[in-house]
Amino acid sequence: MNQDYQPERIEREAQEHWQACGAYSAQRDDQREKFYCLAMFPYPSGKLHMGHVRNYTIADVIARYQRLQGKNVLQPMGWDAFGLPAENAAIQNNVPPAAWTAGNIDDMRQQLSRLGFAYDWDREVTTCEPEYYRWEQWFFTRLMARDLAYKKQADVNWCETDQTVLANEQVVDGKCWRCDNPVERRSINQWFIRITAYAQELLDDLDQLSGWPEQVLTMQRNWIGRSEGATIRFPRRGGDAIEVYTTRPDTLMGVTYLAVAPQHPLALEAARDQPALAAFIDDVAVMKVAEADMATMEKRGMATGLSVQHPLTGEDIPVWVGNFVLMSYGSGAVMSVPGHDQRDWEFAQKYELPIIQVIAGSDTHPADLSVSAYTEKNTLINSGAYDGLDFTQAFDAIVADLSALGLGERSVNFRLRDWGVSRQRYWGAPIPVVNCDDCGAVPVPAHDLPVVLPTEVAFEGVGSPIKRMPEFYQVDCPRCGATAERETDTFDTFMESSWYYARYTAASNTEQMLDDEANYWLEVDQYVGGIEHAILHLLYARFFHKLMRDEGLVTSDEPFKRLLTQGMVLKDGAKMSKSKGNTVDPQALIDRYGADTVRLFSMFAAPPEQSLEWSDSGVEGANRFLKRLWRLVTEAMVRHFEADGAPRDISREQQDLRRKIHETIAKVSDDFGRRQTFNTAIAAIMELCNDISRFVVEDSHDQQVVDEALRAVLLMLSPIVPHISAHLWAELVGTDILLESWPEVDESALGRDELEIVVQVNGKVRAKLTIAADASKDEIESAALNQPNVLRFTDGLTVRKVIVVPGKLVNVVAQ
RNA sequence: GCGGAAGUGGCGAAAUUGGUAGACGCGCUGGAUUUAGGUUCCAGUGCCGCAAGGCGUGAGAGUUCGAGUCUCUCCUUCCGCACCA
Repeated sequence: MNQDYQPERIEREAQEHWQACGAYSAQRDDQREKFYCLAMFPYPSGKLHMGHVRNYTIADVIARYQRLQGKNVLQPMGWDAFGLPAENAAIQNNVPPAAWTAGNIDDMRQQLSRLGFAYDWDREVTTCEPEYYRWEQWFFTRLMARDLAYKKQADVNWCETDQTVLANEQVVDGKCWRCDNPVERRSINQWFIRITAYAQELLDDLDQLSGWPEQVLTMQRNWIGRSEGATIRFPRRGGDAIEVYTTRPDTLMGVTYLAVAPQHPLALEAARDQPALAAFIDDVAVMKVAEADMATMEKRGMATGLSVQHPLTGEDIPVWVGNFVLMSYGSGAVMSVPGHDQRDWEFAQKYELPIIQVIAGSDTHPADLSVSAYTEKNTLINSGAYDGLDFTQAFDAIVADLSALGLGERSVNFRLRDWGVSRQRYWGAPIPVVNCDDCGAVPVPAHDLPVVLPTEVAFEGVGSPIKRMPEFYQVDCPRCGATAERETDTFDTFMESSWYYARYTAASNTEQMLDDEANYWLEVDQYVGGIEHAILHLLYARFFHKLMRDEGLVTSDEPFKRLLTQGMVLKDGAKMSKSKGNTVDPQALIDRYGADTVRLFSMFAAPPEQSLEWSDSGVEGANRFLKRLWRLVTEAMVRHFEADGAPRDISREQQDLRRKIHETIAKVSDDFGRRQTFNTAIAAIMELCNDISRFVVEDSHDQQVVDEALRAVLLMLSPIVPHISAHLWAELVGTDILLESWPEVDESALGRDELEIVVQVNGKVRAKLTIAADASKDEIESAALNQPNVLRFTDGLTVRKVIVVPGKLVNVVAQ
């Protein structure tokens, strides 16, 4: 114990010890409270980046803290191993996606081990292995049986040159990233899961999630987007009525046109004898399917020459085709009220369509339709019998009249759309369906699962190789035995990440998807991951959990009790990424400073939910602190004072240090457990260390207090820097720190005789005053008023009021 | 475009319930140790000012004895938008 801090050696020793005693292997234990701590599993892209290090350090700190609280902790790790990057890498490096992925997993597993994360590796799951995705395939067949999975036409990005479907990411400025040709929409038949059947429950159950950040709950609520409005049918002479949904039926008398999607049957019908319209429809099909592009593109339209009738007045309403109306959302048609909807107003201005005001302006919000639409809710005008009604009255009256005519009714609408899970890609889990001419889409029977994805493939990049492999897709129909074709589409990779958290509880079960263990460990007590997953991944996982519940696989309603959404890692103000060339390789830092330094810096530089600005000198600072800690403990151990055994009054200095120790324990406990602000916890521990350094040790009593301080410091730091803490603890105390508990606050050490009170005059600090802790309000007030500087600043003024905040401050209001 | 965040010293940040703005760390300045560099230790460090004091939390208004914190308007940056994961 006379050496310098050598992180590489002590980290290796600590990790070998943990591995030898199976320290992090989790077993069911009904005597202790369980704690399931989970970080979002990584996509095995190659090497660990700083975002991973941050994510997994946060989760590991929480897991280790809970362990010190005496909980039975499960912290597993796995690999979200299917996805697009493996296909791209396969083309670039001429290596099959399976081999590329497996190599990356081995590298990244090694890197995670080097960081000392307390994982139960026995439960590792890898989603591209048939042992994993077979259960996903089986579960999908269960959803088919329950009519929760179905097929319908849906748009994809299509590159005509490459004859392939493109992901949104592969469309750059509306063009194919490989061949630069304009991308068009194409409608193909795809599998969907009915998430909309659970929309209301997904919305309602957000109220149970008190451990989630409010901003994530809000984003999910808005995404689900429940609205109450009306479905209204506009009859058409010699044809089917056109149905629309609106949240503003009160503006029905202001409708001046209808807009339908380019693929709407009415649009296609009109285009048959109108070449200009047909050309327009073709023209607007050249665009990406992403919503952001839809919302920001130029709104274009063309009249169809057809019209429908207003459901209440019978007046003719012209029908337009609009590139902003989507066939796949709702009914593919919208009613347009340019007087009271801004987008309709802009469209009407552009194409010189009539704008009618049917809602009155108010004093606070005057209406001027020559400038913009008036979108407030208010009293109706120009609406015949409905004039003078307010929003609610008009809504009710108009819906009642429509209903009497059979032309409409009150209805609830969700923005949420069903989940399209078909991908026309190779590197994913095969959809377990056989298409038979006679029987239709037939699920692959359980005893024939898994449908294994061939891994020995010639991968050319354009089109999926299994679509060219008859040995894969030529099969007999499982129902009638006739020659049939297997689905060659694969699942969206969100499928795998929607239930992996549950599979960790039964990772080695080859007979069932989940077993009893799921209900012991679930729900996940703490989930940690990037804010970028706030909507999609977390919503799909919540949905999948409810599907599993309704299949009888789990008993809980929600998968994740508490959620921590961590911020990004930035360098020079921008997200670290290969494309920006501003990445920092964590491995190089670990090699230079050790895992503990890297862990400490990631936790100290910013609170977990904020973005973290990278700083090389900040890493050195973290390393410097650990070196100082090392010296603090080793120096304390070489001092020897004979215990004289004589009872003695505690000195003022000892009392101050003990108060600091226990104030720090109280603060750090709150920061770890409730606030999850590890940066301020570390700052508080650093302050305590600074006090320990300054404390002069002269006898065994002093030594005892320092010993108490150092033990508290090592225990509190051990979740963050587990290796150095374990090493120094073993040297100082002689036991294994893993067997210890979180330190307790000694309330009796917290007392103070005197307090410092700030004295303000008119809100500005003019004096500070030290006064007995038990001084009365009157005593504090008179002491404050008699401070020389207070007298000076109130000279010539009248004291109007004195505000005394006990223990904190006095504000003298003088004029 | 829509939805959600964030903006505080030279830098990362702290201020938890409306009550001392800048804890802790980085950097910098001066000093000690060292052959030197590095390391380590001590002191200082928001801005202006000799000082007293004044000013200061993206901009502007408001509420309050008191606002980084609450309200309104605006600006900037970041995240998500359903086929990146």
